[in-house]
Amino acid sequence: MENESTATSLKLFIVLSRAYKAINEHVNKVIQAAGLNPTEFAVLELLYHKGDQPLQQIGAKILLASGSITYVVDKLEHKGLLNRIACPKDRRVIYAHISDDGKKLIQDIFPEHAEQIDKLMSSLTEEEKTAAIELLKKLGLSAGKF
Amino acid sequence: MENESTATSLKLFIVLSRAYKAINEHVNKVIQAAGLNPTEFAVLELLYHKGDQPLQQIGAKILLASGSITYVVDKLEHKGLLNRIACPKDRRVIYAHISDDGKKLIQDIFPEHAEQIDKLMSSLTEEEKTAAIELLKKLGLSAGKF
DNA sequence: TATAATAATTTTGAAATCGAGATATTTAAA
DNA sequence: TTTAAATATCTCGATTTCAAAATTATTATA
Repeated sequence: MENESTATSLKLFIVLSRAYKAINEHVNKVIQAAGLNPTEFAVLELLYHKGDQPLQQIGAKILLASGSITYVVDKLEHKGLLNRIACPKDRRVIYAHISDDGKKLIQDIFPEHAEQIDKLMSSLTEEEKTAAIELLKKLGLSAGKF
Repeated sequence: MENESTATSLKLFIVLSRAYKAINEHVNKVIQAAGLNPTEFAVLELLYHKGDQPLQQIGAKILLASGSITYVVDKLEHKGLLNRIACPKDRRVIYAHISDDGKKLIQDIFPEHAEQIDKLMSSLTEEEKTAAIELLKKLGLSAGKF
């Protein structure tokens, strides 16, 4: 442990990991109870809230390797929750488009999902949450650049 | 989205997830460059810093299923980085004990590991890190209780 | 226009993880 | 003491993920 900064950073890393894992453990239960795994939910929710996305963009946004995207999108397509749509401008590109069933599923799950997250965060005041958001945003953005 | 609190909580969840993943991605590279995967590192580091542990305790501490513990400990044992030691008091229990080679490896990796985490956190001031630690500690503890 | 470099997706094989069940041991209860 | 319940580890099969290579399409360059 070379210096003070390193010690603080290590501690931050530990509490960040613990908080993430503790929260995620609970969040995943709600999602899995709906018959999706966390990755499938992340993809569907992205499409629901942000509209059609090229597969590659999905991978970039939820941090998943290209091969895994193919796998997850296949599964969601087989379940009838999304469709692949060829891009007319660039034939390398394939868009994922959420289906009506997919929309219904997200509409079913999302309120409970949001409510649970709010419950899990309820130990912080609004001001503390806002402060945490700013700090973590800065951290995530700069860490992403290395 | 029912209310203001929920919206803030969802945003916090998102930035928390992204920060965690962005940081972890880099941290894992250092570990993998040393020939370990993140779980193997977590086990060895636990043994290094906290001493011998029953396999079951390892699983509890790094949140891994029993079947996975067997798998990871097997790998570390084959690499000569730890040994299984039978508990004389309770013949169901097996301790994992870090070997001299395992100690050497952690001593090799840990400084760089710590330095990299410090670098990844360098966009925050010491005060900001301390603030983030407090907020995340509170969050992780309360989320763990649900 | 060819050719090469870049880009998006898919394929493939290997690794990591989980959950359920199997085995062995210990503890508690009848 | 015998039985039942609980505990620790391991085995097995299935799922999820990644990394590298393959395929197809586009863009830039000679």
